[in-house]
Amino acid sequence: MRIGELSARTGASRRSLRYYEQQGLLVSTRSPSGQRCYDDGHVQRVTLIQTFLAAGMSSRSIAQMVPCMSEPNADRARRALTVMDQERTRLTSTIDSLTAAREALDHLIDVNRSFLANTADDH
Amino acid sequence: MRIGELSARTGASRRSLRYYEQQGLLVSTRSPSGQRCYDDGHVQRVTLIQTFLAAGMSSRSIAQMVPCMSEPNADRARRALTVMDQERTRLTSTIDSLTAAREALDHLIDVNRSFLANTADDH
DNA sequence: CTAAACGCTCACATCGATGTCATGGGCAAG
DNA sequence: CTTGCCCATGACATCGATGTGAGCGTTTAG
Repeated sequence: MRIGELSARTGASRRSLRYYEQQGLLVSTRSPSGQRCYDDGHVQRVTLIQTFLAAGMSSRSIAQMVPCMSEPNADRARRALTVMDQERTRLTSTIDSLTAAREALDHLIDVNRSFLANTADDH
Repeated sequence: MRIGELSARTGASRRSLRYYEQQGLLVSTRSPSGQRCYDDGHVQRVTLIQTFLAAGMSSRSIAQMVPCMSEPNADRARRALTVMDQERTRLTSTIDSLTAAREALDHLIDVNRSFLANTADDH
C-alpha cells in the first residue's frame, strides 16, 4: 500500500509518517518512481509508534527501542534494553504524577462542590 | 518573602513564577518599589500549580480552576467545575494511554530479553 | 489524452513553558 | 559612596511533533 492508505488505516497523517521515517522509526521500500510502499506489518508498527508517542516518548527513544532496523543485532538489543528500562521508569513516574494530580483535582472538586452547595443554602 | 525565596522553596524558577503570575495562576502583592511579596500560602499554591503543570495541564486550564482570584464567585465556581471535570477525564484517559504504553513496552522488553538469551545460547 | 487525486521534497509556521540576556532599579554591608 | 546581590521588564531562543503550502512528478479513471 502507499502512504495515503497507511495514513487512513492508522490515523497518522502523511506528514507524520514521513517524519517517522526521517527519524528512523519506520522503514519503507520505494516504488521505481520513488513512492513509499508499505505492507500490513507497517500498520502494526505505526500503531506501536503512536502508542509510544502518545505516552510522551521522544522519537529518539522510540528509534532506539523499536527494532525497525531489520537486522536484530545483539549490541543494539542490549542498548535498546537500557533505553527500555529508562523509559519504563519514566512512564511509571509519570503515571504517578498524573495520579497525584488527579487526586489533587478530586480534592479541588470536592471543595468547589461544597462551596456551591453552601451558597445554594444561603439563598 | 520575595521571589527568590519562593523560588528556592518550591523549586520553580523565578522566570516560571513571573510567568504563572502573568497567566493569572498566581497573585502577588508588591512592595513600594515594585518587588513581589509572597506568604506561606503561596508556597502551597505554587506546589499545586507544579503538580498540575507536570500532569500536562495548560496554564489556561489551571487559571480557570485554581481560585487564585481571591473572591470565590459562584459563577466562576461553576465554570471551574466544568473545566475540572474535563481535566479529570483527560487525566484519566492519559493515564490509560500511559498504562497501555507501559504494557506494550513490557512486551517489547520480554521479546528483547528472550532474543538476547537465545543468542547467548548460540555461543 | 486529460484531469483528478495522489505522492515527493523542501521550507516555514505553530504551540507552551522555560532559559537566557540586556538594561536598569533597590537595598544592605563595608 | 560603593560593591554585590536581588529584583523588574522585555525580547528573543528553544524543543518536538505536526500543519501547511509551494512546486513538481505519478498514477489512474474517464
